[in-house]
Formats: sequence, structure tokens, C-alpha cells
Amino acid sequence: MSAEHPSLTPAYRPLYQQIREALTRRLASGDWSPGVILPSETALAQEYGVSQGTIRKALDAMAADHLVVRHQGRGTEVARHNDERSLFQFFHIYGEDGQRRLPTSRVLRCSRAKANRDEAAALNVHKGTMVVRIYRVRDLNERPAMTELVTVPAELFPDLELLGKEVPNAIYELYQRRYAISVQRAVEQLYAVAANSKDATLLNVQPGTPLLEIRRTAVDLENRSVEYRVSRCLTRHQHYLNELV
Amino acid sequence: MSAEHPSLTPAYRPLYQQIREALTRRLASGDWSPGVILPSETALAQEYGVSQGTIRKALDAMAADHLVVRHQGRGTEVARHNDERSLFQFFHIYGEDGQRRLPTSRVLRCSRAKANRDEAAALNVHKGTMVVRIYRVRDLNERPAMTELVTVPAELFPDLELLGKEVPNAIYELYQRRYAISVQRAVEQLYAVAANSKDATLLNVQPGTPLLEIRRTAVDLENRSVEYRVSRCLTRHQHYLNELV
DNA sequence: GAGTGGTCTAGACCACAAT
DNA sequence: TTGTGGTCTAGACCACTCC
Repeated sequence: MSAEHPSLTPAYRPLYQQIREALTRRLASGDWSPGVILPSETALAQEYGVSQGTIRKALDAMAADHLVVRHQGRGTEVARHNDERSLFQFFHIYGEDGQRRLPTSRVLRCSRAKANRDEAAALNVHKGTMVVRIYRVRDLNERPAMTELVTVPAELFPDLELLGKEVPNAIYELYQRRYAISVQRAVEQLYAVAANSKDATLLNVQPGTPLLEIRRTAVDLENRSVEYRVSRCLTRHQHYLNELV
Repeated sequence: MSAEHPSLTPAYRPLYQQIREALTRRLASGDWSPGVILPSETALAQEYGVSQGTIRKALDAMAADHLVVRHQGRGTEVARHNDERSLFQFFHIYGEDGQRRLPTSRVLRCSRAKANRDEAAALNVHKGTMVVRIYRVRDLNERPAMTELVTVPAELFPDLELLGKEVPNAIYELYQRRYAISVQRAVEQLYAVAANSKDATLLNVQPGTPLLEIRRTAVDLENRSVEYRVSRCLTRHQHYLNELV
């Protein structure tokens, strides 16, 4: 029954996995755009020639991965990058009160450059490949909280550097809206480092002050490394929180 | 149908949630011990008067929370605290090579004391309540990697202090085996701090060296805060890794 | 009221482990 | 061979959204 649909792969895996992969490919290909409501479970079941329960299992797995959002009574929506998702999935800095808010941003520089060794390794490109670098300071509760250097491959983000200081605070929403690149997951490596003189000036602390350095590599729907960012964060009025479940 | 079983709560929630809570209570009460194989899905379905699918949904949710481990062909096992689980669920320090290994431990002190303000707040007890403190240095690849102060309520862990320097490396396995306390989840707060003189001596670095401070509060099956630990970690040869999915 | 996903059931067959 | 969990199906009813 599954062989009828062209995009199902031949190798044996559970049906719902194959459906899941087929649907994910259609998301990545732009067949359905962020915010769109997918066909209903019954419609998809018909299309793929499987039962509704199998479609359901595929969609539930995709919802767990934040690829889609399910709404009872309304339908299944292709996930969008809004403030809420940025906060819950990607922003782990909490204030002293245990609350978190998205930081505001002041862009200091946005320009093309050649990838250095770290950037090249993280983005999976050759050293010297053209990238765009965005350097900004981020404030929390009107206090400078972190410096941040965002690096993306220039090829994937044409003309991004022309935005200059107009690069928006919600940058993943920009990636998705302007470049059709949906960040799906990321890995963060955390280090304790000493503030250099630039950090110190921007954050208004003494050089040598311990900072939490966060090196994030973000991956899109097609499993491409699309962003590398290094944040250096004061932990006097905030901290990084991780739940081990 | 659901009212027949005594431990199902009356308030309305989906059946599988009620089953889930009932089963979790039986785990917490010691009705089934770690390592034991639960009754089969069909047996549980009969006992609770629901269908096998409902039991399955409850067990799958519990497996996702690491309360049980499912083995096709063998049965559903009550989760145990072994090295593997310690590593995958609770230990987030990776080496330069991207690998992780459980660190070894050298216990420096293990004694009773009165809870200070931080400990009391984290453990949800009054300041001055008796606790046991375990102070140790942990090595990775034969190099000192972190200092660690573990604090637990003395009431929950009687005579723990008598172990002295014999406190084992795999401490959650000890909690479970000797005190029937199963750590289920934890929250970690991360800070960048400067090494004090004691840290510096133990870790063989200069005072003031930036260290990654990890403050963990661990919670057991009954949602009691059973452990507070503060680790101060060098990030020269290792880092903290977090996957954002 | 029509249509969606959420829950619940019942039954079939498969993959795997233990014996 | 027996029993377990894993997959897949089919159908019922409920809760919710939207028109």
C-alpha cells in the first residue's frame, strides 16, 4: 500500500517513520510554508494509503520535534519562528527572579568576511568561505548582558550584510521569512572565559571578569549547519538554565 | 470502568493520564522496585479495566520520562540508576574530542552540618536543618576537572556521613539502592565565576581563573528536592554541552 | 453544524527474548 | 513455543474551532 506514493523510500522502516520522513521532506522543500495548515489526518491517510492512526503517529513525532504545531479543532500548522518559540526552545538565560524575557539588541557591525577556522569547522565549509558576521550587544532589563557574534554562510543568506544595523532582534524569524531557512535545532557548548578588553568595555565590567561563553551551532530542516554564534554573557544578574528530564 | 480501581483519582483527566499517575504512585511507594519487570500491558489493562492501548499510552509517556524502560519481547522494567543513565541524563560535560566519560572522584570531606541559606532554599527546608555535605574533587582523563559540593537532607539519608571517604562515585545509584530514593529529574543553573583559593589549589590553577559553576537541584519520584550540588568546572579541556531540540 | 485533532477501544500481525 | 512489546488498522465518541 505504501509503494503507491512516490516519495516513500523503499528500504524497510516502520510506516509511520517513512511517512514522517516524506512529510519532513515536503516541509523542507517549501511545499508547505510556515504557518500553513496541513491537510487533515484523514486526507493525508488517503493520500498515502495508510490508516489515520499511522498519520497521527508521524505527526505526533513531528510535533515533538517542533516541526509542526497541532491545534485541536483547527488543524496541524507548519511551525513558525515567533518570539515564543525563540524563548522556549532556544533562549536559556533566566533572570534573578527566575523569569526570562527576550533580550533587546544593538547591532555594532554587520559585514561580509572570510570564515576563520572555528567558523569554518562549525558551519561545515572551507576556511576562507565567504560569511556574514553580525556583532551585537544584547541587553536584559536595560542592562548590557552579553556580547554576541553571529556568523552565517554568505551563500545561504544573500545580501544579508546590506541590512547593516537594521538586522532585527528576532533573527531566526528573518531567516525563515526572507531566506526560507527554518532553524530546527541547535547544539550549545558552554565555557567559562575571562572578559577581553572589548567585552569589558561593552558590558561595562573589568577585563578578566568571568563570562559564560556559549557557542551555538544551529541546524535547519535539511540538517545543514546554517549559523554559528558565540555569546559571552555576564552571570551577575542572570544565569543559564537547563532542565535534565 | 475506571472507578473500579481504588487508586484512580476522581477528577477528570484523560484515562491514560490517570493510569500514568496511578502507576507512578506505585513506583514511588516502592510497590515495584528498580529493575523489576512490570506486569504485561494486557495484565495491567485487565487490572485497571481499560484497553491495552490506554495502558500503552501511559507506559510510553513514563518511558519518555525515564521512569521505566521498555524492551520488546522482554517486558517493561522499572528504571534503574546505572552509569549509562547517569551519563546520558545527568552528565553534560564533554571532552575536547566530543566524547564523554564519567569522572572519577576523590572525596575530601563527608560530614553532617546545618543547612546554609542557599542549601535550605534549594532543598526546600528551613535554614539550620541538618544536612550531609560531601565535598569532592572529580578527575577527567587523570586531570582534576572540577570541585563538587553535594548537599542532601540528613533526614532522608540516615548515616550517610558514616561512609566518609568511601562515598562511591556513582552516588545516585547509592541513593536508590541504600535509601530507596530515585532521582528522576534535575534543574541546573550555570554561572561563570572566578576560582577562589581552595578551588585553585585543588584544580591546580591560578586563583581567579574562570570556572563554570553548575548549581543542580535534583528531584525524586515524589517531587521532593533531595539533593543540591554545586560543581565548579574547568573548561580548558572540557565543556558543558546542551542540545536544543 | 461541519470539520479538526484527542481519546479510547478491539483486534490483527510482526519482531524479539526467553525457554 | 510462548509471551512480550511494536506496528497497523478500523471505527466510535469527545472537545474544540470556525463559520
